[in-house]
Amino acid sequence: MGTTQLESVPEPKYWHLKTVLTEALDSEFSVGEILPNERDLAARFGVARATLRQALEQLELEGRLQRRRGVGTTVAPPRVGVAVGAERHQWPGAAGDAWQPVDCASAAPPAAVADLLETDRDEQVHTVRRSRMTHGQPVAAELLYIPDSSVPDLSGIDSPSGAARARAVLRELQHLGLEGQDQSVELGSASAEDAKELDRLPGAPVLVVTTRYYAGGRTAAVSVATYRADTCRLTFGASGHVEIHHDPERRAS
Amino acid sequence: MGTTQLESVPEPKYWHLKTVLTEALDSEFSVGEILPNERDLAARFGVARATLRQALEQLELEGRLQRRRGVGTTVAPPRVGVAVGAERHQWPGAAGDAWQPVDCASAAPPAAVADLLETDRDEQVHTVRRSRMTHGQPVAAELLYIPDSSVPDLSGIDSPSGAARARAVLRELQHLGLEGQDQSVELGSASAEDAKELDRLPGAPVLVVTTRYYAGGRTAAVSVATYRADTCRLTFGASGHVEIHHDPERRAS
DNA sequence: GAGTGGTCTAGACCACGAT
DNA sequence: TCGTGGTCTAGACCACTCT
Repeated sequence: MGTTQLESVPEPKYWHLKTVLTEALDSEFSVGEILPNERDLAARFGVARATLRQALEQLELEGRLQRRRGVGTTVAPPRVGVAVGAERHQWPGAAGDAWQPVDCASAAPPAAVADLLETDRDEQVHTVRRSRMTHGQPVAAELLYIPDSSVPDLSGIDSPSGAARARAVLRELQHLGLEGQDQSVELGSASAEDAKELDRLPGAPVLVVTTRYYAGGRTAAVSVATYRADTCRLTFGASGHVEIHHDPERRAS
Repeated sequence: MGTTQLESVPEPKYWHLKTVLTEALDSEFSVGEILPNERDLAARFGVARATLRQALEQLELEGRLQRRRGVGTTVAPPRVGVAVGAERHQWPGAAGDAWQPVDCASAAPPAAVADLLETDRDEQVHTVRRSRMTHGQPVAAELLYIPDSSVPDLSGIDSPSGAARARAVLRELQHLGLEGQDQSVELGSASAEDAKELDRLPGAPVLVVTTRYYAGGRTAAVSVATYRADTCRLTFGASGHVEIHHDPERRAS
């Protein structure tokens, strides 16, 4: 059998489509431009709409496209870098952090969070909702879990629930001595509530950043922040170095 | 109109399916168990196979399931935490790091990397491939880009290409004084090469960790590491705190 | 060869945003 | 009301792994 078997591994159509579209995006389209609709594109490439959508989905996952129901598909701007790793460690709610308190309630946290806090599964903790904006767009939604033991003096405060109470809880937190923190990042999909806050559909891919705050030899608070995976690049602090990324003198892209 | 409009927002079928399956996984299945095949599952729930697959895809994205062609769908173990943030900064290839050199070549890096390195777009740099294993499974594939100027004494070494040369390049790197590093994490999809190394299909979701290494007042090396998003949770160093995660005395889950 | 997940088709209807 | 992307269907065939 002298047959050389090139192409014995035929590339899936949607994969090839993705390559072609990527090149087209690089050369023929500019940020914000809207693409032809899915039915036209599918016809142009001679594939079923579902196949085209498989390619578009991946491109959206990679942050190259943005699709909105009722509107169309547009070329996405480059991902924005959002600082996540704290160079100098500080409590959430400290002066100048990027978050805005939205609401506050008392509730039993998810089991995974209760384990981290070393509280009982059904023990209620302060649950603060915050949101983070960049360039006018929401980029992240956070749930902060704070056991009563971390803010003992709060009982004297009778703020109504809502943003005011959220601020009161955060203010109390600052009185604790922060000893350290650690973080983890994993892929998840947006819950219905997070999706609404992030202006995405439920199930949209998100980067879940879990932060443990240590004080008094234990875990004093836990934050679970979900970042839009399509638009965000999480940056972890330049260790002893200045950030030279957005210097207007260089970078002409 | 006094009609209360509950259920005016009908949940998509695949979303409901996902919820049902999640609960079933939590209560009725154990890690490693194989699920019924997709055709049977779809029939059991009274939906088309494509709809069921949409639910399974999300569950796989969330690390709850693992699907392998020709084999079946199994219940995935909890994600493994892999340390990414360096508590003490050190060059790649330093004693005791988690990576294994695979290969080395000279090539022009992607434009984005060339920008970080501040080299010309077509300048060739040493390109070292490494892979990272955990518990016998591949979790990450890395490409390390090192300009000639960062390893000036390498010319005296005539290692053949391959793992031996990769080790030689890394050895030379250690002579430079490391001044700092910064990292970023974003969502991507596996290239054909990465996919093979990670034992996944091309396009599989990955967490892309880009690390810049600073020495001599400039970027001396850039690493682009792709981690399997389905199986990995990236952890960023406990700042001044011991890791108490896998203490066998506690945690009976 | 049997059975699995992966790809693909050609339709249909729905929810949403703009007009 | 119209056009968009989102959901869903009922098939078909392919690539892969196991036996």
